[in-house]
Amino acid sequence: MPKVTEAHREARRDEILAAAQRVFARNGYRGSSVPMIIKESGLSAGAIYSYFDGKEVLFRAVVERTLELKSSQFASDPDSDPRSPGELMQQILQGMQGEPILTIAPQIWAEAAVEPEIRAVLSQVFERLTSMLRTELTAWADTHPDRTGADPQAWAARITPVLFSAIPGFILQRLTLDDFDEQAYLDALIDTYPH
Amino acid sequence: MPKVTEAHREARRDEILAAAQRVFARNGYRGSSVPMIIKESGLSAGAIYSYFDGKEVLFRAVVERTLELKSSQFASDPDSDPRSPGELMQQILQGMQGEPILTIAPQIWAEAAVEPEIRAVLSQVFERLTSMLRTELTAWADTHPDRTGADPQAWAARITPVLFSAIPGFILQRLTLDDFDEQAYLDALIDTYPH
DNA sequence: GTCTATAATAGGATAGAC
DNA sequence: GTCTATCCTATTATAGAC
Repeated sequence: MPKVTEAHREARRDEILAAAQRVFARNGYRGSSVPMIIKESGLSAGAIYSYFDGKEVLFRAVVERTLELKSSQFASDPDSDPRSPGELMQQILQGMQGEPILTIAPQIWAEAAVEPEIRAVLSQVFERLTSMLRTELTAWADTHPDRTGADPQAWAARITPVLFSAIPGFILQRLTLDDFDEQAYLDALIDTYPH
Repeated sequence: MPKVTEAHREARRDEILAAAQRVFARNGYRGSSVPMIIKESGLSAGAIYSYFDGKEVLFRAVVERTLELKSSQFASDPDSDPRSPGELMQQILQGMQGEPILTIAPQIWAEAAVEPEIRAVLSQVFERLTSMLRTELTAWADTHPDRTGADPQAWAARITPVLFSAIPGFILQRLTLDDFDEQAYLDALIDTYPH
């Protein structure tokens, strides 16, 4: 199998997914059609279907692409100091300014509610993210026992699901409220959690 | 205009909406069709269309019905003591055990992301809910200045959007994670906020 | 007011040429 | 590998009878 062709296929695949992501971000999952994606990509029906089996598969691939991209941004740097709850959230949420993720995330949630396959993908991402949060928070609690109590691990495990909620909360309020104050939200987060 | 007919029309309308809500809760917005709702309601196409102009209108009505029903449950009782952040959330989240709202809420969010009319409805509900939260929190902070600082109103305003996030966070984790521990989540909420 | 039957359309998917 | 043309199904919406 020639390497050039393989690379070309991969590039084209990604090109299609990028187009699909734009369409889904503009119109939602329900509001998007394969013809729209075909038009956006500049390719033809035949080409699209030779890469992906249909709208559902296309969406799953976009979901994986989007979530993987996002969650990879938050990977912890083992060399740097452990981050406080507020710093963690600040870093995560600041990567979401005007991003397509703001529109696409709710589409994923809605599909996850009714499609087991999408739910499985989302579930994995949630688990990866919360696990990363828990690890970071444990490390931070280790160095701040005065603010988090005697058992850093227990504290981190308890707090993680609550802190995690700040992500969908941010996305939804950002999306919905015209006068949502992002900076105030971040400040309040820092204020709410030990720092 | 005879009163019986008016009441009958209203009852039938609600009957249709209840059926539509069940269908949307099972299949999501995208996965639901008008024929499904027709079947679920036990009525006919003609009957449904004589009450509602189509799937979109049907969904908007279901959204309004669902959100209004939910948010009315949280209205504060002026006679009782102001509730702490944890108590407030406990009361709100405990009304969501296995409810259709768990599936429908994400459908609403997804549509809100792309449909201005749905977004407007959701926005109003968010504003009503956060305003109610803010009022309750201010009242509580008034009686607990030692835990909330000198300015109860400022404290409540800052904390409200963060506390509010606990609602979508609960719904999403409840929906997605098989081993989500609701009680631990509520406990952690109480622990996180002043109490 | 409600029913059944059907028209109209859109969207998903494929076949076959280049 | 990609394109154009086309088929097919599902879904929306309506017309006309009861």
